[in-house]
Amino acid sequence: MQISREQESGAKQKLRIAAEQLFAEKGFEAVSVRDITQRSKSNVAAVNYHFGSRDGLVASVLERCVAPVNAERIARLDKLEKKAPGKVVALEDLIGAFVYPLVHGVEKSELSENLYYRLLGRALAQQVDGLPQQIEEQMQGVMRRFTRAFGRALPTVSEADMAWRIHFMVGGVVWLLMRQGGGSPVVQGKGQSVAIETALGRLVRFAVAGVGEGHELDAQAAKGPQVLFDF
Amino acid sequence: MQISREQESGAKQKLRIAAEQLFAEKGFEAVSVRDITQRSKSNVAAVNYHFGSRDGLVASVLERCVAPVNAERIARLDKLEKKAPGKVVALEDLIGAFVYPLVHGVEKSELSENLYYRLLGRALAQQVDGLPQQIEEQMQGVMRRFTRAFGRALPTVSEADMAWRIHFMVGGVVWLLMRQGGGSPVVQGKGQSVAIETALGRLVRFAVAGVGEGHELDAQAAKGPQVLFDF
DNA sequence: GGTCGTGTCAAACGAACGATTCAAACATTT
DNA sequence: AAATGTTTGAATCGTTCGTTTGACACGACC
Repeated sequence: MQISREQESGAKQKLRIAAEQLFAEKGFEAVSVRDITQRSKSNVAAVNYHFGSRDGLVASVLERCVAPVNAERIARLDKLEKKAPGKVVALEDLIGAFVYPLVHGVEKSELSENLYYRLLGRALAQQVDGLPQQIEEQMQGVMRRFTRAFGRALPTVSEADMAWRIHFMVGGVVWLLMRQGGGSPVVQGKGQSVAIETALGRLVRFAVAGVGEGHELDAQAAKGPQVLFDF
Repeated sequence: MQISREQESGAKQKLRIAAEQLFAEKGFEAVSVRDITQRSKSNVAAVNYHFGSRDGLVASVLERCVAPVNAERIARLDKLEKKAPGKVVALEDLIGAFVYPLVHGVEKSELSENLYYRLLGRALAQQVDGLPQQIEEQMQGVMRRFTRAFGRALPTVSEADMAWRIHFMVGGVVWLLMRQGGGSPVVQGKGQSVAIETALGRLVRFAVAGVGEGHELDAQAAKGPQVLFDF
Protein backbone atom coordinates (compact mmCIF):
# COMPACT_ATOMS: atom_id res chain seq x y z
CA MET A 1 0.00 0.00 0.00
CA GLN A 2 1.56 3.26 -1.09
CA ILE A 3 -0.63 5.44 1.04
CA SER A 4 -0.23 5.95 4.75
CA ARG A 5 -2.94 4.09 6.57
CA GLU A 6 -6.21 5.70 7.50
CA GLN A 7 -6.10 7.80 4.34
CA GLU A 8 -8.16 7.22 1.27
CA SER A 9 -6.67 7.09 -2.18
CA GLY A 10 -6.91 10.05 -4.51
CA ALA A 11 -9.46 8.46 -6.74
CA LYS A 12 -11.61 7.42 -3.83
CA GLN A 13 -11.50 10.94 -2.45
CA LYS A 14 -12.37 12.45 -5.81
CA LEU A 15 -15.28 10.06 -6.00
CA ARG A 16 -16.51 10.98 -2.56
CA ILE A 17 -16.23 14.72 -3.18
CA ALA A 18 -18.17 14.48 -6.42
CA ALA A 19 -20.82 12.42 -4.63
CA GLU A 20 -21.04 14.96 -1.82
CA GLN A 21 -21.52 17.78 -4.28
CA LEU A 22 -24.21 15.99 -6.25
CA PHE A 23 -26.00 14.72 -3.16
CA ALA A 24 -26.06 18.24 -1.75
CA GLU A 25 -27.39 19.65 -4.99
CA LYS A 26 -30.02 17.07 -5.88
CA GLY A 27 -30.54 14.79 -2.91
CA PHE A 28 -29.35 11.28 -2.20
CA GLU A 29 -31.92 9.52 -4.36
CA ALA A 30 -31.76 11.75 -7.40
CA VAL A 31 -28.11 11.04 -8.21
CA SER A 32 -26.90 8.00 -10.13
CA VAL A 33 -23.49 6.43 -9.92
CA ARG A 34 -22.98 7.50 -13.52
CA ASP A 35 -23.56 11.10 -12.53
CA ILE A 36 -20.94 10.73 -9.84
CA THR A 37 -18.31 9.00 -11.91
CA GLN A 38 -18.86 11.44 -14.74
CA ARG A 39 -18.21 14.43 -12.50
CA SER A 40 -15.21 12.83 -10.83
CA LYS A 41 -13.93 11.74 -14.26
CA SER A 42 -13.65 8.12 -13.24
CA ASN A 43 -15.37 4.89 -14.09
CA VAL A 44 -18.61 3.32 -13.01
CA ALA A 45 -16.72 0.36 -11.58
CA ALA A 46 -14.80 2.62 -9.25
CA VAL A 47 -17.80 3.20 -7.00
CA ASN A 48 -18.40 -0.48 -6.49
CA TYR A 49 -14.71 -1.11 -6.08
CA HIS A 50 -14.06 1.54 -3.44
CA PHE A 51 -17.37 1.54 -1.63
CA GLY A 52 -18.82 -1.88 -2.36
CA SER A 53 -22.02 -0.46 -3.75
CA ARG A 54 -23.92 2.73 -4.27
CA ASP A 55 -25.47 2.35 -0.82
CA GLY A 56 -21.98 1.99 0.60
CA LEU A 57 -21.02 5.33 -0.90
CA VAL A 58 -24.15 6.97 0.46
CA ALA A 59 -23.48 5.55 3.90
CA SER A 60 -19.88 6.74 3.74
CA VAL A 61 -20.95 10.26 2.86
CA LEU A 62 -23.59 10.28 5.59
CA GLU A 63 -21.07 9.01 8.11
CA ARG A 64 -18.43 11.59 7.25
CA CYS A 65 -21.10 14.24 7.37
CA VAL A 66 -22.88 13.73 10.67
CA ALA A 67 -20.32 11.85 12.77
CA PRO A 68 -18.03 14.85 13.39
CA VAL A 69 -21.01 16.99 14.29
CA ASN A 70 -22.24 14.49 16.84
CA ALA A 71 -18.75 14.00 18.23
CA GLU A 72 -18.33 17.73 18.69
CA ARG A 73 -21.76 17.92 20.30
CA ILE A 74 -20.83 15.30 22.86
CA ALA A 75 -17.44 16.92 23.44
CA ARG A 76 -19.02 20.28 24.16
CA LEU A 77 -21.64 18.75 26.40
CA ASP A 78 -18.94 16.86 28.31
CA LYS A 79 -16.99 20.05 28.75
CA LEU A 80 -20.03 21.94 30.01
CA GLU A 81 -20.99 19.26 32.49
CA LYS A 82 -17.42 18.83 33.71
CA LYS A 83 -16.95 22.55 34.26
CA ALA A 84 -19.48 22.61 37.10
CA PRO A 85 -19.95 19.04 38.28
CA GLY A 86 -22.72 19.68 40.73
CA LYS A 87 -24.67 22.39 38.99
CA VAL A 88 -27.00 22.24 36.06
CA VAL A 89 -25.89 23.58 32.70
CA ALA A 90 -27.74 26.65 31.53
CA LEU A 91 -30.24 26.14 28.76
CA GLU A 92 -28.55 28.52 26.37
CA ASP A 93 -25.25 26.70 26.75
CA LEU A 94 -26.94 23.38 26.07
CA ILE A 95 -28.58 24.62 22.94
CA GLY A 96 -25.35 26.21 21.82
CA ALA A 97 -23.57 22.91 22.33
CA PHE A 98 -26.20 21.27 20.17
CA VAL A 99 -26.34 23.83 17.39
CA TYR A 100 -22.90 25.34 16.95
CA PRO A 101 -21.11 22.04 16.16
CA LEU A 102 -22.90 22.14 12.83
CA VAL A 103 -20.19 24.47 11.56
CA HIS A 104 -17.47 22.22 12.93
CA GLY A 105 -16.80 20.26 9.75
CA VAL A 106 -17.18 22.96 7.15
CA GLU A 107 -13.57 24.07 6.96
CA LYS A 108 -12.40 20.48 6.74
CA SER A 109 -14.77 19.83 3.88
CA GLU A 110 -13.84 20.33 0.25
CA LEU A 111 -17.32 21.65 -0.47
CA SER A 112 -18.44 25.24 -0.61
CA GLU A 113 -20.19 26.51 2.49
CA ASN A 114 -23.63 26.44 0.98
CA LEU A 115 -23.24 22.97 -0.43
CA TYR A 116 -21.80 21.66 2.80
CA TYR A 117 -24.75 22.87 4.84
CA ARG A 118 -27.22 21.61 2.30
CA LEU A 119 -25.59 18.20 2.43
CA LEU A 120 -25.65 18.21 6.19
CA GLY A 121 -29.30 19.19 6.20
CA ARG A 122 -30.19 16.45 3.76
CA ALA A 123 -28.27 13.96 5.86
CA LEU A 124 -30.08 14.93 9.04
CA ALA A 125 -33.42 14.94 7.23
CA GLN A 126 -32.76 11.34 6.23
CA GLN A 127 -33.92 10.39 9.69
CA VAL A 128 -37.36 10.38 8.11
CA ASP A 129 -36.61 7.73 5.52
CA GLY A 130 -34.09 5.67 7.42
CA LEU A 131 -30.42 6.18 8.14
CA PRO A 132 -27.76 3.48 8.25
CA GLN A 133 -28.11 1.70 11.55
CA GLN A 134 -24.77 2.83 12.92
CA ILE A 135 -25.51 6.51 12.38
CA GLU A 136 -29.05 6.07 13.61
CA GLU A 137 -27.81 4.65 16.92
CA GLN A 138 -25.18 7.36 17.25
CA MET A 139 -27.89 9.94 16.68
CA GLN A 140 -30.14 8.39 19.29
CA GLY A 141 -27.29 8.35 21.78
CA VAL A 142 -26.65 12.05 21.27
CA MET A 143 -30.32 12.86 21.63
CA ARG A 144 -30.54 10.84 24.82
CA ARG A 145 -27.62 12.70 26.36
CA PHE A 146 -29.03 16.08 25.45
CA THR A 147 -32.57 15.19 26.48
CA ARG A 148 -31.30 14.28 29.95
CA ALA A 149 -29.30 17.49 30.16
CA PHE A 150 -32.29 19.54 29.03
CA GLY A 151 -34.40 17.82 31.64
CA ARG A 152 -31.92 18.77 34.31
CA ALA A 153 -31.86 22.37 33.11
CA LEU A 154 -35.66 22.61 33.11
CA PRO A 155 -36.77 20.20 35.82
CA THR A 156 -40.38 21.37 35.84
CA VAL A 157 -40.99 20.42 32.22
CA SER A 158 -42.38 16.95 31.74
CA GLU A 159 -40.38 14.42 29.79
CA ALA A 160 -42.91 14.27 26.98
CA ASP A 161 -43.13 18.05 26.77
CA MET A 162 -39.36 18.36 26.66
CA ALA A 163 -39.16 15.76 23.90
CA TRP A 164 -41.52 17.83 21.80
CA ARG A 165 -39.63 21.05 22.37
CA ILE A 166 -36.36 19.43 21.36
CA HIS A 167 -38.17 17.99 18.38
CA PHE A 168 -39.19 21.44 17.20
CA MET A 169 -35.69 22.75 17.76
CA VAL A 170 -34.24 19.99 15.61
CA GLY A 171 -36.77 20.88 12.96
CA GLY A 172 -35.50 24.43 12.91
CA VAL A 173 -31.94 23.16 12.58
CA VAL A 174 -32.69 20.83 9.69
CA TRP A 175 -34.83 23.36 7.89
CA LEU A 176 -32.20 26.05 8.21
CA LEU A 177 -29.51 23.78 6.79
CA MET A 178 -31.58 22.39 3.95
CA ARG A 179 -32.68 25.76 2.68
CA GLN A 180 -29.22 27.25 3.04
CA GLY A 181 -27.94 28.20 -0.35
CA GLY A 182 -30.75 26.46 -2.14
CA GLY A 183 -32.23 29.30 -4.06
CA SER A 184 -34.49 31.94 -2.62
CA PRO A 185 -35.84 31.40 0.88
CA VAL A 186 -39.55 31.32 1.53
CA VAL A 187 -39.37 34.41 3.61
CA GLN A 188 -36.80 36.80 2.31
CA GLY A 189 -35.76 39.81 4.23
CA LYS A 190 -33.55 42.46 2.72
CA GLY A 191 -30.24 40.96 3.79
CA GLN A 192 -30.55 37.71 1.90
CA SER A 193 -27.02 36.37 2.10
CA VAL A 194 -26.10 35.90 5.73
CA ALA A 195 -23.17 34.09 7.22
CA ILE A 196 -24.19 30.82 8.75
CA GLU A 197 -22.90 31.86 12.15
CA THR A 198 -25.40 34.70 12.24
CA ALA A 199 -28.22 32.39 11.29
CA LEU A 200 -27.18 29.86 13.93
CA GLY A 201 -27.07 32.63 16.49
CA ARG A 202 -30.62 33.59 15.62
CA LEU A 203 -31.63 29.95 15.75
CA VAL A 204 -30.11 29.58 19.21
CA ARG A 205 -32.03 32.58 20.50
CA PHE A 206 -35.20 31.27 18.92
CA ALA A 207 -34.70 27.82 20.39
CA VAL A 208 -33.78 29.13 23.85
CA ALA A 209 -37.04 31.02 23.94
CA GLY A 210 -39.04 28.10 22.59
CA VAL A 211 -37.49 25.33 24.62
CA GLY A 212 -37.48 27.40 27.79
CA GLU A 213 -41.02 28.54 27.15
CA GLY A 214 -42.96 29.29 30.29
CA HIS A 215 -39.88 29.23 32.50
CA GLU A 216 -38.71 32.78 32.43
CA LEU A 217 -41.88 33.63 34.34
CA ASP A 218 -41.35 30.90 36.92
CA ALA A 219 -37.73 31.77 37.38
CA GLN A 220 -38.42 35.45 37.75
CA ALA A 221 -41.31 34.90 40.12
CA ALA A 222 -39.50 32.39 42.29
CA LYS A 223 -36.05 33.85 42.59
CA GLY A 224 -36.55 37.49 41.92
CA PRO A 225 -34.09 39.23 39.62
CA GLN A 226 -32.38 36.10 38.41
CA VAL A 227 -32.75 36.30 34.68
CA LEU A 228 -32.36 33.11 32.71
CA PHE A 229 -31.95 34.77 29.35
CA ASP A 230 -30.18 38.04 29.06
CA PHE A 231 -30.24 38.87 25.38
CA MET B 1 -69.43 12.74 -19.96
CA GLN B 2 -71.30 10.61 -17.50
CA ILE B 3 -69.77 12.26 -14.44
CA SER B 4 -70.90 15.58 -13.09
CA ARG B 5 -68.31 18.23 -13.85
CA GLU B 6 -65.55 19.11 -11.41
CA GLN B 7 -65.42 15.49 -10.26
CA GLU B 8 -62.73 13.05 -11.22
CA SER B 9 -63.54 9.60 -12.51
CA GLY B 10 -63.35 6.61 -10.21
CA ALA B 11 -60.20 5.26 -11.78
CA LYS B 12 -58.49 8.61 -11.63
CA GLN B 13 -59.37 8.96 -7.98
CA LYS B 14 -58.16 5.45 -7.19
CA LEU B 15 -54.93 6.31 -8.94
CA ARG B 16 -54.51 9.50 -6.97
CA ILE B 17 -55.22 7.85 -3.63
CA ALA B 18 -52.73 5.09 -4.27
CA ALA B 19 -50.17 7.68 -5.28
CA GLU B 20 -50.81 9.70 -2.13
CA GLN B 21 -50.35 6.64 0.04
CA LEU B 22 -47.12 5.60 -1.62
CA PHE B 23 -45.72 9.13 -1.74
CA ALA B 24 -46.44 9.51 1.96
CA GLU B 25 -44.79 6.20 2.76
CA LYS B 26 -41.69 6.40 0.58
CA GLY B 27 -41.36 9.93 -0.76
CA PHE B 28 -42.12 11.40 -4.15
CA GLU B 29 -38.98 10.16 -5.85
CA ALA B 30 -38.92 6.63 -4.52
CA VAL B 31 -42.23 5.57 -6.06
CA SER B 32 -42.60 4.37 -9.65
CA VAL B 33 -45.72 4.58 -11.76
CA ARG B 34 -45.78 0.80 -11.71
CA ASP B 35 -45.92 0.84 -7.93
CA ILE B 36 -48.88 3.19 -8.13
CA THR B 37 -50.82 1.36 -10.82
CA GLN B 38 -50.18 -1.93 -9.07
CA ARG B 39 -51.64 -0.70 -5.80
CA SER B 40 -54.61 0.95 -7.49
CA LYS B 41 -55.11 -2.21 -9.57
CA SER B 42 -55.03 -0.31 -12.83
CA ASN B 43 -52.74 -0.13 -15.83
CA VAL B 44 -49.44 1.63 -16.30
CA ALA B 45 -50.91 3.66 -19.12
CA ALA B 46 -53.59 5.06 -16.82
CA VAL B 47 -51.21 7.52 -15.19
CA ASN B 48 -50.22 9.09 -18.49
CA TYR B 49 -53.80 9.04 -19.69
CA HIS B 50 -55.30 10.79 -16.67
CA PHE B 51 -52.42 13.00 -15.57
CA GLY B 52 -50.36 13.42 -18.71
CA SER B 53 -47.20 12.19 -17.07
CA ARG B 54 -45.74 11.09 -13.78
CA ASP B 55 -44.81 14.68 -13.00
CA GLY B 56 -48.40 15.66 -13.66
CA LEU B 57 -49.58 13.20 -11.06
CA VAL B 58 -47.03 14.46 -8.56
CA ALA B 59 -48.08 18.05 -9.20
CA SER B 60 -51.73 17.09 -8.78
CA VAL B 61 -51.05 15.42 -5.45
CA LEU B 62 -48.98 18.36 -4.27
CA GLU B 63 -51.69 20.79 -5.32
CA ARG B 64 -54.49 18.90 -3.58
CA CYS B 65 -52.29 18.65 -0.52
CA VAL B 66 -51.08 22.16 0.14
CA ALA B 67 -53.68 24.33 -1.59
CA PRO B 68 -56.44 23.78 1.00
CA VAL B 69 -54.01 24.45 3.81
CA ASN B 70 -52.91 27.73 2.30
CA ALA B 71 -56.50 28.72 1.54
CA GLU B 72 -57.52 28.08 5.12
CA ARG B 73 -54.50 29.99 6.36
CA ILE B 74 -55.49 33.03 4.34
CA ALA B 75 -59.13 32.68 5.39
CA ARG B 76 -58.20 32.65 9.06
CA LEU B 77 -55.83 35.56 8.66
CA ASP B 78 -58.52 37.53 6.85
CA LYS B 79 -60.95 36.80 9.64
CA LEU B 80 -58.49 37.88 12.31
CA GLU B 81 -57.63 41.12 10.56
CA LYS B 82 -61.26 41.90 9.81
CA LYS B 83 -62.31 41.33 13.41
CA ALA B 84 -60.41 44.34 14.64
CA PRO B 85 -59.66 46.54 11.62
CA GLY B 86 -57.50 49.07 13.37
CA LYS B 87 -55.64 46.92 15.85
CA VAL B 88 -52.81 44.51 15.42
CA VAL B 89 -53.49 40.80 15.63
CA ALA B 90 -51.93 39.07 18.60
CA LEU B 91 -48.90 36.92 17.87
CA GLU B 92 -50.47 33.76 19.21
CA ASP B 93 -53.50 34.18 16.96
CA LEU B 94 -51.27 34.70 13.95
CA ILE B 95 -49.27 31.58 14.64
CA GLY B 96 -52.46 29.65 15.26
CA ALA B 97 -53.81 30.81 11.93
CA PHE B 98 -50.64 29.56 10.32
CA VAL B 99 -50.35 26.22 12.09
CA TYR B 100 -53.83 24.92 12.77
CA PRO B 101 -54.96 24.86 9.10
CA LEU B 102 -52.64 21.89 8.71
CA VAL B 103 -55.40 19.68 10.10
CA HIS B 104 -57.95 21.23 7.78
CA GLY B 105 -57.80 18.68 5.01
CA VAL B 106 -57.33 15.50 6.99
CA GLU B 107 -60.96 14.53 7.33
CA LYS B 108 -61.55 15.17 3.65
CA SER B 109 -58.65 12.94 2.74
CA GLU B 110 -58.97 9.23 2.13
CA LEU B 111 -55.64 8.64 3.87
CA SER B 112 -55.06 7.68 7.46
CA GLU B 113 -54.09 10.51 9.78
CA ASN B 114 -50.45 9.54 9.97
CA LEU B 115 -50.10 9.10 6.23
CA TYR B 116 -51.88 12.36 5.53
CA TYR B 117 -49.54 14.35 7.73
CA ARG B 118 -46.51 12.60 6.36
CA LEU B 119 -47.63 13.44 2.86
CA LEU B 120 -48.23 17.04 3.81
CA GLY B 121 -44.82 17.25 5.43
CA ARG B 122 -43.13 15.80 2.38
CA ALA B 123 -45.01 18.23 0.17
CA LEU B 124 -43.94 21.24 2.23
CA ALA B 125 -40.38 19.96 2.40
CA GLN B 126 -40.32 19.91 -1.40
CA GLN B 127 -39.68 23.62 -1.21
CA VAL B 128 -36.06 22.59 -0.98
CA ASP B 129 -35.94 20.78 -4.30
CA GLY B 130 -38.43 22.83 -6.23
CA LEU B 131 -42.21 22.87 -6.25
CA PRO B 132 -44.43 23.37 -9.30
CA GLN B 133 -44.44 27.05 -10.09
CA GLN B 134 -48.10 27.57 -9.29
CA ILE B 135 -47.80 26.13 -5.79
CA GLU B 136 -44.52 27.93 -5.25
CA GLU B 137 -46.12 31.27 -5.99
CA GLN B 138 -49.12 30.51 -3.83
CA MET B 139 -46.75 29.60 -1.02
CA GLN B 140 -44.82 32.83 -1.43
CA GLY B 141 -48.03 34.81 -1.35
CA VAL B 142 -49.09 33.22 1.92
CA MET B 143 -45.69 33.82 3.45
CA ARG B 144 -45.77 37.46 2.36
CA ARG B 145 -49.15 38.01 4.00
CA PHE B 146 -48.08 36.40 7.24
CA THR B 147 -44.71 38.10 7.30
CA ARG B 148 -46.42 41.47 7.09
CA ALA B 149 -48.86 40.52 9.83
CA PHE B 150 -46.04 39.28 12.03
CA GLY B 151 -44.20 42.51 11.45
CA ARG B 152 -47.25 44.46 12.58
CA ALA B 153 -47.58 42.31 15.70
CA LEU B 154 -43.92 42.75 16.61
CA PRO B 155 -42.98 46.16 15.22
CA THR B 156 -39.62 46.34 16.98
CA VAL B 157 -38.26 43.25 15.27
CA SER B 158 -36.35 43.95 12.10
CA GLU B 159 -37.60 42.53 8.84
CA ALA B 160 -34.61 40.23 8.45
CA ASP B 161 -34.87 39.01 12.02
CA MET B 162 -38.56 38.32 11.59
CA ALA B 163 -37.91 36.40 8.40
CA TRP B 164 -35.54 34.13 10.26
CA ARG B 165 -37.92 33.51 13.13
CA ILE B 166 -40.68 32.58 10.73
CA HIS B 167 -38.20 30.40 8.93
CA PHE B 168 -37.48 28.45 12.11
CA MET B 169 -41.17 28.14 12.87
CA VAL B 170 -41.82 26.66 9.44
CA GLY B 171 -38.98 24.23 10.09
CA GLY B 172 -40.72 23.04 13.21
CA VAL B 173 -43.95 22.59 11.26
CA VAL B 174 -42.37 20.59 8.47
CA TRP B 175 -40.32 18.46 10.81
CA LEU B 176 -43.31 17.66 12.97
CA LEU B 177 -45.36 16.59 9.98
CA MET B 178 -42.65 14.54 8.33
CA ARG B 179 -41.82 12.55 11.43
CA GLN B 180 -45.46 12.03 12.30
CA GLY B 181 -46.25 8.35 12.10
CA GLY B 182 -42.95 7.55 10.49
CA GLY B 183 -41.53 5.15 13.01
CA SER B 184 -39.93 6.13 16.28
CA PRO B 185 -39.17 9.79 16.86
CA VAL B 186 -35.66 10.94 17.58
CA VAL B 187 -36.60 12.02 21.04
CA GLN B 188 -39.19 9.74 22.49
CA GLY B 189 -40.99 10.54 25.65
CA LYS B 190 -43.23 8.05 27.36
CA GLY B 191 -46.45 9.00 25.64
CA GLN B 192 -45.43 8.21 22.11
CA SER B 193 -48.72 8.31 20.29
CA VAL B 194 -50.18 11.78 20.59
CA ALA B 195 -53.05 13.29 18.72
CA ILE B 196 -51.90 15.79 16.18
CA GLU B 197 -53.89 18.55 17.80
CA THR B 198 -51.86 18.18 20.98
CA ALA B 199 -48.63 18.30 19.05
CA LEU B 200 -49.76 21.35 17.13
CA GLY B 201 -50.70 23.03 20.38
CA ARG B 202 -47.21 22.41 21.70
CA LEU B 203 -45.75 23.68 18.48
CA VAL B 204 -47.80 26.87 18.71
CA ARG B 205 -46.57 27.52 22.25
CA PHE B 206 -43.01 26.81 21.17
CA ALA B 207 -43.30 29.11 18.18
CA VAL B 208 -45.00 31.89 20.11
CA ALA B 209 -42.10 31.90 22.54
CA GLY B 210 -39.51 31.69 19.78
CA VAL B 211 -40.99 34.19 17.38
CA GLY B 212 -41.84 36.61 20.16
CA GLU B 213 -38.42 36.16 21.71
CA GLY B 214 -37.24 39.20 23.62
CA HIS B 215 -40.66 40.83 23.58
CA GLU B 216 -42.31 39.49 26.67
CA LEU B 217 -39.74 41.44 28.66
CA ASP B 218 -40.38 44.64 26.74
CA ALA B 219 -44.11 44.26 27.02
CA GLN B 220 -44.04 43.57 30.72
CA ALA B 221 -41.60 46.33 31.43
CA ALA B 222 -43.40 48.91 29.34
CA LYS B 223 -47.01 48.25 30.13
CA GLY B 224 -46.91 46.57 33.47
CA PRO B 225 -49.11 43.55 34.02
CA GLN B 226 -50.16 43.12 30.44
CA VAL B 227 -49.13 39.58 29.65
CA LEU B 228 -48.77 38.65 26.04
CA PHE B 229 -48.82 34.91 26.58
CA ASP B 230 -51.06 33.44 29.20
CA PHE B 231 -50.57 29.71 28.94
C1' DG C 1 -76.53 -0.01 -37.55
C1' DG C 2 -72.80 3.03 -37.69
C1' DT C 3 -69.77 6.37 -35.68
C1' DC C 4 -67.57 8.93 -32.30
C1' DG C 5 -65.55 9.92 -27.82
C1' DT C 6 -63.96 7.88 -23.58
C1' DG C 7 -61.52 4.70 -21.03
C1' DT C 8 -58.84 0.29 -20.27
C1' DC C 9 -55.62 -3.20 -21.38
C1' DA C 10 -51.38 -5.95 -22.68
C1' DA C 11 -47.32 -5.29 -25.01
C1' DA C 12 -43.42 -3.07 -26.19
C1' DC C 13 -40.33 1.00 -26.72
C1' DG C 14 -35.73 3.31 -25.81
C1' DA C 15 -33.23 4.97 -22.06
C1' DA C 16 -31.07 4.71 -17.81
C1' DC C 17 -30.20 2.18 -13.71
C1' DG C 18 -26.78 -0.62 -10.34
C1' DA C 19 -23.77 -4.17 -10.74
C1' DT C 20 -20.35 -7.34 -12.82
C1' DT C 21 -16.75 -9.08 -15.73
C1' DC C 22 -12.19 -9.30 -17.43
C1' DA C 23 -8.16 -7.62 -19.26
C1' DA C 24 -4.91 -3.95 -19.19
C1' DA C 25 -2.23 -0.62 -16.41
C1' DC C 26 -0.07 0.52 -12.29
C1' DA C 27 2.56 0.24 -7.99
C1' DT C 28 5.03 -2.44 -4.64
C1' DT C 29 7.61 -6.07 -3.01
C1' DT C 30 10.63 -10.07 -3.81
C1' DA D 1 13.33 -8.49 -13.62
C1' DA D 2 9.80 -11.22 -11.99
C1' DA D 3 6.05 -11.77 -9.12
C1' DT D 4 2.34 -9.93 -6.53
C1' DG D 5 -1.32 -7.14 -5.25
C1' DT D 6 -4.07 -2.90 -6.35
C1' DT D 7 -6.63 0.16 -9.30
C1' DT D 8 -8.63 1.50 -13.65
C1' DG D 9 -11.43 1.12 -18.16
C1' DA D 10 -14.65 -0.51 -21.66
C1' DA D 11 -18.15 -3.56 -22.39
C1' DT D 12 -22.06 -5.85 -20.92
C1' DC D 13 -25.17 -8.09 -17.67
C1' DG D 14 -30.21 -8.19 -16.26
C1' DT D 15 -33.55 -5.04 -14.45
C1' DT D 16 -36.47 -1.24 -14.06
C1' DC D 17 -37.79 3.22 -15.44
C1' DG D 18 -41.46 6.57 -17.85
C1' DT D 19 -43.82 6.64 -21.88
C1' DT D 20 -46.11 5.17 -26.16
C1' DT D 21 -48.73 2.32 -29.11
C1' DG D 22 -52.58 -0.10 -31.04
C1' DA D 23 -56.30 -3.04 -30.24
C1' DC D 24 -60.60 -3.46 -27.90
C1' DA D 25 -64.89 -2.54 -24.98
C1' DC D 26 -68.56 0.46 -23.80
C1' DG D 27 -72.18 4.06 -23.84
C1' DA D 28 -74.04 8.12 -26.38
C1' DC D 29 -75.85 10.25 -30.28
C1' DC D 30 -77.40 10.74 -35.32
